[in-house]
Amino acid sequence: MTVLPFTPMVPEDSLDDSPLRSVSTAVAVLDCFTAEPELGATKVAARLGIAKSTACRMLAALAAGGLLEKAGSGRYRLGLRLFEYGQLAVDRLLLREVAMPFLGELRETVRETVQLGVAVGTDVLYLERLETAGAGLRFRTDYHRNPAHSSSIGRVLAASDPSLVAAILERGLERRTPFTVVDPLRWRRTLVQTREQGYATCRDEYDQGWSSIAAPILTGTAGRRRAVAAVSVVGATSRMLGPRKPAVVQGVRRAAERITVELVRASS
Amino acid sequence: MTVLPFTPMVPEDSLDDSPLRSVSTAVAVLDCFTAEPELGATKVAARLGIAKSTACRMLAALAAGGLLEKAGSGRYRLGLRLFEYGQLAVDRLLLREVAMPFLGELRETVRETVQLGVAVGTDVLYLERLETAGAGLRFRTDYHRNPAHSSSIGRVLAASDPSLVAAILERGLERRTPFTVVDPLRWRRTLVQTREQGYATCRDEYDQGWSSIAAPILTGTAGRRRAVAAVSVVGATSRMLGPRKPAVVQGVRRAAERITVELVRASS
DNA sequence: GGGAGCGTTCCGACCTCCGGAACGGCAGCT
DNA sequence: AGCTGCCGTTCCGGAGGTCGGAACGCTCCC
Repeated sequence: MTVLPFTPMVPEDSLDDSPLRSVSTAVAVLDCFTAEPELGATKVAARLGIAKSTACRMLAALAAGGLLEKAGSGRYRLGLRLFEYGQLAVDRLLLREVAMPFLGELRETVRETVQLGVAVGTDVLYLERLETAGAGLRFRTDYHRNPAHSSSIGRVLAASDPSLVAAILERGLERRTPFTVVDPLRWRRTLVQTREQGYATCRDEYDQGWSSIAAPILTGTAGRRRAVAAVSVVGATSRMLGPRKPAVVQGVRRAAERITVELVRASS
Repeated sequence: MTVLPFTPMVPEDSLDDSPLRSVSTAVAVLDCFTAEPELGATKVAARLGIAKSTACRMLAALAAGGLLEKAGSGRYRLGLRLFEYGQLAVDRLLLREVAMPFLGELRETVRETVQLGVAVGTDVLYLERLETAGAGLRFRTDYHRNPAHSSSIGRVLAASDPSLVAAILERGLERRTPFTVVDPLRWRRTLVQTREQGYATCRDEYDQGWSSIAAPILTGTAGRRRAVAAVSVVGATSRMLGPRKPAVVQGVRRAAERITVELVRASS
């Protein structure tokens, strides 16, 4: 987030609380590469407050394992093996497996880009995105993680998770467009509305001209149901919230409900 | 690959050659999860030949960093943070960035699933896959890594890389269908043909009924050009190698050539 | 009910790893 | 060109982390 050049502060979940200090530092080193695509030993050392020599060894060891790759002149970059591991991680997710057919069907129905997202910290992580062939293409949707407050999926997830609400408010509602809801009170009201109507909308709040509609995938059979994930449809605001809105809402809700049902059935 | 239950052998690139022993073991622990989706401390210890207590600490440390996640009852599983890192890794690849528009265009043209792949060891790793809305969907194409010898992309990559050919042959041409080319001599001949015609085909060799056509993305301006990646179109054999074959071949080659050109332009 | 298997914790001895300083290479500047 | 600053890498000794064995709970299955 805050990409202050040489913050010697450690990313809060760092290098002395757990056993296996060197492994913890190695993970912290990896984490440095979320902020910047390429880093050398000196910058990593400065950012983590460790010796330059230590950073150098860490980088070399991680590169030996394929988690990092050496990009000419001693700089390093995230390695492709991480992509492999990451794909394996989501492929093995029951959620993704059962959701996929319904996502495909939903895309056919609404002919817009369809997403599946979960909460990670105060962000939404998109596990899957099926693009429409026609408009938009992938050029615009090159993100895999969004602030939860300006996302319809984030709103759906927060609507059933008070601790997520607290975390989001503590982090602050960052403005991205003139339409982003940044007032905590107004934002809370969107959650109430989400709970009442069973779906969430997000109009021009992340990218002007683009809006989305999301519905929750629930878990927990009893009275205490919680959203573990959400399905959303995203597209140009005119197409999403104009005359076609009822159809999109119905499609998204139907898909989310069917995924919910299938998920309980499959995990029994 | 070989999923022999308790092979105490180490995955060849392991835990004593490099400095930072504990980091190396941590990476080796991660690697255990490519073969099996869930593992406990005992199995990891047996597989790597380390003490159970060590394995336990490694697992805990990796889980603290989010690289692993605890799946009830002490078993662990690859964590979602790996997915994030992996997405970042490919997002930052210049190759993927410049290829994407052309892949989308190609999918529109041929209306089949389009792939972008690179070589990783003796396998092909698929960096991107754009599915067609209609047929096939994603149900079948849930792999992200294939043996190179039974893949059109692998054939294209091997055609310009003698060391890759050697590695593939040393590993052996595993049979997957009755049509898989497993005879080294015949396989080499497919490479010759690939070089001559500028594209590769793969008929029913990986999955019966499915075939693909691939063309190389080249690098190196001078006489020594090498394929760094390849574009392929995959679909039902009847659609790929029937009357539409010339159109598909032309589309794939055109896309690959344009990506090649754009890649040199962008990396200048 | 008992036993086997598992994950986890504890402890001491060993050894690896950390940090500082020095080295070599590279680029940019004068 | 020569110089200088910067960076990645290597070397070394001391100190602290880390490893392996054994013991502890726990669950599941006989």
